[in-house]
Amino acid sequence: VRENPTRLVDVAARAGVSTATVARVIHGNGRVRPKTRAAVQEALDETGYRLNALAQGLKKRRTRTIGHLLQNVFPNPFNVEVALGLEAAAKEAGYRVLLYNARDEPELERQGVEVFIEWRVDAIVFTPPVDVANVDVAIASGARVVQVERPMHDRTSSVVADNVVGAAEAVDHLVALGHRRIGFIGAQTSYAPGRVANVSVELERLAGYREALARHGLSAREGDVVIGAYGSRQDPLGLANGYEYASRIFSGRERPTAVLVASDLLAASVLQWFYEHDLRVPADVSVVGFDDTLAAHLSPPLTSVRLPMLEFGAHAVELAISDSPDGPEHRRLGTSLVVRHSTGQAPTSKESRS
Amino acid sequence: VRENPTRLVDVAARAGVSTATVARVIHGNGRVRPKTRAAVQEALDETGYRLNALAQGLKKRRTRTIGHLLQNVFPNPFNVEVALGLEAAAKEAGYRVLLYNARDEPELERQGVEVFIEWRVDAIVFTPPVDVANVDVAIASGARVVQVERPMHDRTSSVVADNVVGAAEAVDHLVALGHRRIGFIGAQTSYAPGRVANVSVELERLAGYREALARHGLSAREGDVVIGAYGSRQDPLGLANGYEYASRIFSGRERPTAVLVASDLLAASVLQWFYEHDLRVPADVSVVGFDDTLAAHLSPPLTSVRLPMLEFGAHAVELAISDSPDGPEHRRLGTSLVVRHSTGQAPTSKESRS
DNA sequence: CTGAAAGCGCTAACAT
DNA sequence: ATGTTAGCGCTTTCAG
Repeated sequence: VRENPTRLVDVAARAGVSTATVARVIHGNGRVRPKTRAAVQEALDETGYRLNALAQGLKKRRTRTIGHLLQNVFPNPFNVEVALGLEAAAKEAGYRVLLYNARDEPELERQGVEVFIEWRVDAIVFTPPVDVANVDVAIASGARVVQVERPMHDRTSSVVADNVVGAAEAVDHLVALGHRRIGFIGAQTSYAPGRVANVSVELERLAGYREALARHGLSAREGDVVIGAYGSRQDPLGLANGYEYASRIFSGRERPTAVLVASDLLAASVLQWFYEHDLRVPADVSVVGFDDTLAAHLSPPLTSVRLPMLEFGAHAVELAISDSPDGPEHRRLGTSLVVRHSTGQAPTSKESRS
Repeated sequence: VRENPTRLVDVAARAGVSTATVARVIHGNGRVRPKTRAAVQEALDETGYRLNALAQGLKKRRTRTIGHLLQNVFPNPFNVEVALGLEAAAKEAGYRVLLYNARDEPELERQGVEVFIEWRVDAIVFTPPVDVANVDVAIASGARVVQVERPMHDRTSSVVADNVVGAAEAVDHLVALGHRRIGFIGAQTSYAPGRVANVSVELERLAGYREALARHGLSAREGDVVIGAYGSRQDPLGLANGYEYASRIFSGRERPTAVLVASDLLAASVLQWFYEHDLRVPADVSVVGFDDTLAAHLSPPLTSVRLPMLEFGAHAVELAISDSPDGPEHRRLGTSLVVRHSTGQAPTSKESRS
């Protein structure tokens, strides 16, 4: 049983003024005589008064809180970073963040939205949405809604990355290093059939890859592209699969000299296959990842297409709290290629093979 | 401007009953005639009524909310997983989680505590605390307080890992594989001098390492142990340093055949040094990490001392919401060695060197 | 410049 | 079995 915290009336009594005056001092609005102000301030300090945000929210009908619904939070560091960026930006703007991890389950996502509504959050951010119906519920509640990374419809503001350009730049980089035969490894999520967005992030990356190859007068060979299916409950992101996908593309004598992998997570397991089969990176094969999450920690440090994850969060907050008079706003953020040690000149022959 | 959501009185009016009856239906307490219940339920459905948690919390003086203050959330996945475990367990128990990332800054941590108090959270969890003064503020607020991973005093409940035993088991594993000369690489955080806990997690791991060596009749050579300092703002966890530490220990001809590294993050950069200098793992040198965060993604997949991170969160929730009549409770969780491919038989001679 | 007071939406004790 | 009602602590309009 906790003792009752000090209330406004307690402070008022102590300072010999009314609650209205104390409120004016706390919020720095309205005119208060310096003398009175000082007295109130003293009472405030002595009592260690803390505003009751519940009462305030009830009265003002605004909570300065953002509900952040996120998916797949582990093991993919991507969404985690978005969450951090969002939290930082929200803090900056004087907002709090209520987090709810929906783990890609539409049902959990619905519960999350309901909790947020009950707490009367000012805005709800989906990173990303799983079931479009839940987005509609959020909208209907009157909260501002933002969809991040993979919007399911355009009735709310959204912020996405330019995956096509990002992938294309990675290919440009490899081509500039002399690579002519470049593979692609990606995987698609498919959790809730029929409810998932029809355009996946990975397919956009594949499109950028093809586009860039074409631009350079190259094209992907049939067998050099693997789009696997992300996986089981155990291994929801199918990260172990990169190992197998690599073996499909790189087992033969004739093989690409480079590969673009649609996420660092997948790239990590691709590197494991190379390590085990004694293919040196980048001497024998160059590798580019995507997301720049694990990249810096891998051996060798991975060249990766960086997504501005913290900025995702910052933009989401902006969109969530600005009272834009005009409709929803859609923002597309650029990526940047971070060159590390996993990419190098294409081998001129096979002499580098041990 | 959002329209007013339906209130209890609206539902009551629609169903032709009082608010008390509606409340009874919602909460399933008190007796209500089936017929009345049905009418109320219908009104509830038609209006899409949502409880106002602010009003409820104001009245009940409980919010069923846990404030979770965490540090260092990136790039160390450890705390993130604790946060996930905590969130999951809280959800299970019908609690929400308010997150605040204090980034190891005492000042931010203080702000976080204040926000939590304003929101009248029922409990505050520190993962881990940075400034003991903030823990005291939290306690003074009347909230239940739990310290995770590195408690700064024992006036609150806490949950920690058995780092000593964990490190010792790792050494046992290496010794069983024939290793006799085993190095240790660790690093200490030191952000807020004078305020930080005096016993760091890494030092406990070092102690376990020494203890186990001694038990096997071995001892650490002077030059085989490196305790670096975690770093700069840029690189707060000093992860890049593992690369340099490895070079210190492994550059000479005479070197250990195995190394225990006090975190996966650090181990990742140790592996980078080995990769670059063509030392094969585990043929030339065995490596054991700690935390089991990045371990599965590295090349080769790293043997690592797993901390039960999700359970940390679950225990924190238990301690946070149980109304224990007796004082604070301190829980120490066991670790488990996850053997992957970075550890193997000690090389019998140097023939494996390329 | 300051105070009085209505009410935000819900709960729970008490009355019927 | 159901209704009435007094607050929970704050904000804010309106009076003075």
